[in-house]
This record gives sequence, C-alpha cells and structure tokens, in this order.
Amino acid sequence: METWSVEQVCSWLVEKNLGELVQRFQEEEVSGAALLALNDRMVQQLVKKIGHQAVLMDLIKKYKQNTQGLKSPENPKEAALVMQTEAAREDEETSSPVSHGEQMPSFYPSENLEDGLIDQRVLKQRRNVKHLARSKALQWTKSYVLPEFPYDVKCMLAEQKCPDHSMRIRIIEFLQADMTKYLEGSLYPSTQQYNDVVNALLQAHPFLDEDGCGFFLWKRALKDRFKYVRRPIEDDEQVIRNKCKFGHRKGQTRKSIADIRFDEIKLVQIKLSA
DNA sequence: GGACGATCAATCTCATCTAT
DNA sequence: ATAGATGAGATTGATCGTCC
Repeated sequence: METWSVEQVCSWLVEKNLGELVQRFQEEEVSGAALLALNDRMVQQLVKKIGHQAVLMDLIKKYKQNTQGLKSPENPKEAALVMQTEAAREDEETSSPVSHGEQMPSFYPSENLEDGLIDQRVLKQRRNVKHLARSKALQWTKSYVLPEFPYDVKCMLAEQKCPDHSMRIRIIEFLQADMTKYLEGSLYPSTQQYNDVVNALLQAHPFLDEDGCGFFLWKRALKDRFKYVRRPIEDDEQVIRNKCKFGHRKGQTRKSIADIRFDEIKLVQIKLSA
C-alpha cells in the first residue's frame, strides 16, 4: 500500500464500497503513503459521512495491524484479500454462540426489506458500527471522554458560539456514533450512559447548557438520535422485541396471537442466521 | 431563484413496565 | 392502583440539495 499511486488508492476505495470518496481523494491527491499517514482529524476533513469515516479508519487500522507481521501486498487486490480474510476470521469468532450469543444479533438487512421505506444511509452506518463493535467493544467508564469532533465543530465550541440546528445535529451524530462503540452492538444505551455523555459534554462546554435546561434537551436529542437509527432496523432481535412490545398506536389493536407467533419465528430465524 | 422532495430532529400521544 | 420512566409510531417543521 505504501507504494500505491492515487489511482490505485481510488480503485481500492471502489473495491471497499467507498467509491463515493474517489473524487475527493483525487482532488486531494491521496496516494498510498498519504493514506497510511492520515490521522483522525484529516479523515474527518476528507470524508463527510461518519459511516465512511469509520469504515476507512477501520480498514487503515487493520492494514497497519496486518503489515506488522506480514509483508505488505503490492497491489490493491491483494491488500483487499488480506483485509477480507481478516474480516472473515472476525466473523467466525463473533458468530460463535458461546462467545457472544444473544448479545450479538445480526445487523444485516433482511432480504425482504422494502427498499423504498428504508433509509439506506442509516443501515449502512449501522453495518459499519456493527463491524466496529465486532472488532472490540470499548469499556464504558463513568468518566466518559468526548470524541474528537470535526474541525468546524471544534471551532464553534472554541468560540463558545451557540450551535445552530445543523451544528447541533453534527454534535449529536458524533456522540451517538461514539457511544455505539461501547454498546457491543446494542442500540439501547442505559440512562446512566446517556447521563454520562451529556454531563461530559456540558462540563466541557458549559455554554451549551442554554437557560439551564440544556441537560434535558441534549439528552433527549441523543435518545431521539438512537431512536432514529433504530427505526428502519428489521433484523435485530432486541429492536424487534421492543417494536412488538411498544409498536402499536391508538386505533390499532394489539398484535394477534398469530402475529406474535410470526414475530417469534422471525426472532428464531434471526438467531439462527446470526 | 423558486419549487420540490428528501432528510431528520423535535414533538406529541399512547402502550407497557416497574416501583411504590 | 397509580405515577413515572421508557419506547414506539405519527406528525410537524427546519434545513439542505437538486432540478428547471
């Protein structure tokens, strides 16, 4: 990878389903050597979508880990093969019911999803997050450390400017993505975890606590963000269970026995395929 | 530059669970 | 029995990108 040209890097991106990034990488002339030298901040500036950032950083990290013991392949296809092998090994490890069992439900969309109704970007981000969760879930501690925000957010925070709508969304998006690393594939943080994160945010940036009720507003925004991520999910045991439990509205009757049985069968299928 | 559609946070309402 | 917490679906409104 170290010797790759910009074109080789771009073809590697396409192979890794990151074709959307090709134009930016060409503009910034990111060669193989440059790719390996990217730090978190550069990746954040270079790549707009969090999901893509996560995948890219993960791939680079894996490549570096691989090359510590192995000689680096000289072309993108070989490198991709090394990474696929690594990913497959991780899949085998994490799919073992003994090692993870019910804590690791399948994150991949079922075949019968109605494409038009599903936010593909959320699903894509979820797959990325799952992949990271499989790599290694981080240990949650009460002294939660805020993630490295992108440059524009850091500027806003440094200037203590009240964030506008889009900036609030970006902060929440980053916090949600960061929290997910600690959740072992779950999309249900505990109340304590929400509290820890919002407390860390407001302690670091007290000006975000507008008129004294900032804590509740940020916490609610964070919870809603997780809710939004869960919404299109139809293949996660925990999400399906809660949708069965809570997912009916006024005017709708509770699910019939047959419907409940169908959901139970679906859960079993998910467990078996996980 | 205006119309339009897509996205997504915010909000509302309701169902369920749990502690008292 | 009841209040509070939590999670769901539905709706609304702001924002952003695209098209003509």
